[in-house]
Amino acid sequence: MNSFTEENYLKSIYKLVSGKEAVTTNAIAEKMNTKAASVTDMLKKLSDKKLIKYEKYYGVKLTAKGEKVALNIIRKHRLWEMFLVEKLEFGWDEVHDVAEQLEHIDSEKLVAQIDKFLNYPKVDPHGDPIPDSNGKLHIQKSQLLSTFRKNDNCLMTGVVDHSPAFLQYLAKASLTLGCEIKIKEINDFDRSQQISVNKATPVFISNEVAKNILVTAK
Amino acid sequence: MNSFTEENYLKSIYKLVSGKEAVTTNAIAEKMNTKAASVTDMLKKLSDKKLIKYEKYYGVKLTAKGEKVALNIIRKHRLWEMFLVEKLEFGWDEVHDVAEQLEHIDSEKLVAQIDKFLNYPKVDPHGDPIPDSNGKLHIQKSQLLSTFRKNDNCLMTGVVDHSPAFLQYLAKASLTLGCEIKIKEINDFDRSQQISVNKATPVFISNEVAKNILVTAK
DNA sequence: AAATAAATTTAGGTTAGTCTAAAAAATAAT
DNA sequence: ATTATTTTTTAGACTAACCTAAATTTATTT
Repeated sequence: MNSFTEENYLKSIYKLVSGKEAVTTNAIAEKMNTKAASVTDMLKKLSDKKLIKYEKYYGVKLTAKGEKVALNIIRKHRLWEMFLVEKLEFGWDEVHDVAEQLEHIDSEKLVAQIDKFLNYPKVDPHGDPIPDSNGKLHIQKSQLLSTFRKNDNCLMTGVVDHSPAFLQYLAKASLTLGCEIKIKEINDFDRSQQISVNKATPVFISNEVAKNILVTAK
Repeated sequence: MNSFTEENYLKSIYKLVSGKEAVTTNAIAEKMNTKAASVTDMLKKLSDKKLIKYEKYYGVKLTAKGEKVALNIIRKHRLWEMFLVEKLEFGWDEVHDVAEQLEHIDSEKLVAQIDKFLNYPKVDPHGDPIPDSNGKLHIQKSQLLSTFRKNDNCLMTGVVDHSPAFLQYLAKASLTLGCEIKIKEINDFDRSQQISVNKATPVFISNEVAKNILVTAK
């Protein structure tokens, strides 16, 4: 078994590596709010356990074994988030910290039953895909709202920024998962948009916001 | 905040102290599968935090503060057990180990919502009372089935032994919480009983079993 | 290509929780 | 009331995860 700490390192490495060839010690240290020296210690340990491939002074990536562990933690995290929102009346801005704790609960049956109880959801409350029990991840291809043009119609599929502040802002503007967005106007100067959400009267959003909303064409 | 370990010590002390004036170091060590020396160390720490009253070479009891923490852990443990049985199709013999983990999740809202989701249950799947959010415990008075007599009618309210083996045995005999038990016969020699469960054809149970079933007269 | 800067690792320490073995206190037995 | 036994505590060490400061390696300038 791996400790909570080990699990958290693997999860961070998984998230940081995405796309890239390897992750640096400093990047991990920053993500985990810890010091580079501590990271080096842990990397040695994870390497001994064959969970990562670690080359001194170069960087780190997950082994197949390590990736499996990471994806299982992410699976649990996202299932728990879904449970909190769907069954316990949590807002999508309130679930992260609790899910950070729940993701480490060790019980195959518990995860399987939560999954069943939620009717096998494919995405979490933020639109992030939930890995299946084999660690397979079905990524829905979506784009930033900021890349769309005037008069385009689209459906909201996710968010980039997951901060409570941003999520609360979106919720207040009815910008929730699955909502229909029509771009009414784009301001050439600052790329701010005037959009209609679910056919309601248009509202303004900054380009900063548009760059943090994921959508798919409709 | 208290660590998982501290919480577990407080819970153990709470359970061991029940009735008695104080708990011994050895009793705690045995309950927690650890060594007396480790217990002494922890007792000092808990005492510094004013969670227990500790007198060297004599014993330990909880302060009001410590008891509150212990009861909150027990509350969470029992609510989670109830959740697992009521919502996730767990058997009453399968919930303990998972609840041991879940009881340490730190989120007031989570506990409140689980409580609400379960419709504010008063007892857990084994008939043990669930402390309310103020740490009040409403104990239902019940007696051992072994103390009842021939032709007595009663309702099952709980169990003494919580081991999976015993719980599985009971479930197989339809001896579940709330079932109706009528004592048809008692063997003078070994105090074994012939009982009818929910008016079905009578079955035999040993005195050992009868001493581990809690009931209330009907 | 040498010098400087940045990133990374090593060395040595800290804390929480555990342990074994020895010392001290309390209890039981003669 | 001594002696023996048991219980408990102290002393000293260990591991996991962290830290700071120093050393080393890699990257960047000049």
